[in-house]
Amino acid sequence: MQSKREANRADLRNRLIEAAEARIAADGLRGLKARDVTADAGCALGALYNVVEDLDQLIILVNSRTLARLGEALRASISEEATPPEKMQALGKAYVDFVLSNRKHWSAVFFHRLSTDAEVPDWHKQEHAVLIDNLIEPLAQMRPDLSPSALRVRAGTLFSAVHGVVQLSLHGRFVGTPPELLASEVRALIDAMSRGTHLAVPEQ
Amino acid sequence: MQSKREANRADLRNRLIEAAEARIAADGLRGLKARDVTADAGCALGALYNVVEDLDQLIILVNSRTLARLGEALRASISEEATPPEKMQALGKAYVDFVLSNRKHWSAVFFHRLSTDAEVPDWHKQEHAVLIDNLIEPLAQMRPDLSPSALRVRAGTLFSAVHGVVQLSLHGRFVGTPPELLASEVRALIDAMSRGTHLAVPEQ
DNA sequence: TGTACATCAGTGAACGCGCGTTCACTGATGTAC
DNA sequence: TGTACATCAGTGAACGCGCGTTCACTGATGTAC
Repeated sequence: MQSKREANRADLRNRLIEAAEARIAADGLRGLKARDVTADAGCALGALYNVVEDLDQLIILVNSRTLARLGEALRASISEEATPPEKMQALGKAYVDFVLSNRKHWSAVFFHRLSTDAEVPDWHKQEHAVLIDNLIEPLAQMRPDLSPSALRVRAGTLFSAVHGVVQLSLHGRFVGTPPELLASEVRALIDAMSRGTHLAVPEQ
Repeated sequence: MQSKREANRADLRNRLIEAAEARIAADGLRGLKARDVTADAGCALGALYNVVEDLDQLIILVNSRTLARLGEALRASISEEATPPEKMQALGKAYVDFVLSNRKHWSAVFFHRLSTDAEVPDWHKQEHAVLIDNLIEPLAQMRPDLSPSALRVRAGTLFSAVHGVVQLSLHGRFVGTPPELLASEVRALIDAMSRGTHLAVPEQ
């Protein structure tokens, strides 16, 4: 059995991811240092590089988990019996709630830019799809006039708009929505956009 | 006359701001190095610190100019005779156009986070008001039901939403609106939001 | 107008520090027989 | 089951580098008389 080594590796890797997750939650991306993470995980500095490519890769692994948790929260927010507009609103509320209770992790997902010229791996890009997957079905019911590809586009735009409101509310200088009105403004935005205009979306 | 010294100082300061502006346009915030800027401006490394607090302050000065140019572009986009919805659309289009032709400067305005614990000075925060100032008048005409404070809030939300769509379109991984559809999606968004819901905005 | 002194801007080498990554070494886990 | 060798994980001191900021010095601009 090769498994003792493998198990140790996997275990250390997990401990590192968890330590990184905790550090990011506490101090943000900027506060993430190789020395801290390895100390927290109970291993030597160099061990990090046996188990993970890079600090950047470690961050991506944390972001991957964050997206998974967010996806879970979004999925859980929609009940089968709800009407499409209710589903949209539920998703919006779930998004805002998630961001508010995971601010630093959420920032890490959207603000992490690879320092070097390295590209974000494709599998990780794909994971961002959870952000819009759940939107498509209710949106389709409300906007039967839109083709599938137009729906994807519109769902992306809807998400982006909500995201922008949340982001500037938390990080904006001067222009953002005041935090105490965030929930209601997002509700109004979603309402407006999902009943939305019938302006045609060009097919691609 | 004290003015020869003063003039030299002012001149060097301007050269530095312009050099920093050019560097940011070319390489982004990250590409901004004290050595490059001073070389471009034709002075010694140390001279920077005679004329400006900090590299951070230099960035703020550049961002300040960017906001001024953006404000100008937004103001210029609305013609007196236009209807309120036309004005809103003109503003949206002007914003998108500005961002597309000033990507790096625009990123600098929104992504610059002071490295230390220093606060963004108040005068600079105020300058961000240009982002919503022009929205308020046409929005007021379209939504006479909203009080002045609700209008400000809604204008901020509208801006944030558009901003989010633009941002994820340019910087998003996987979820953003495809760039070729950006203009039309922003149009649809503004249309939906300005006709928008009559959901009450709570007074503060 | 001219001279002597004071002030302050310009200079760039050197400082300092943070921090990711490497590397020679050791010790544990696995394999062969 | 036991012994000898091979492999690979764990270690942490040292490397290396990027880069903002300082500082002792010089030279130009301003002031006093």
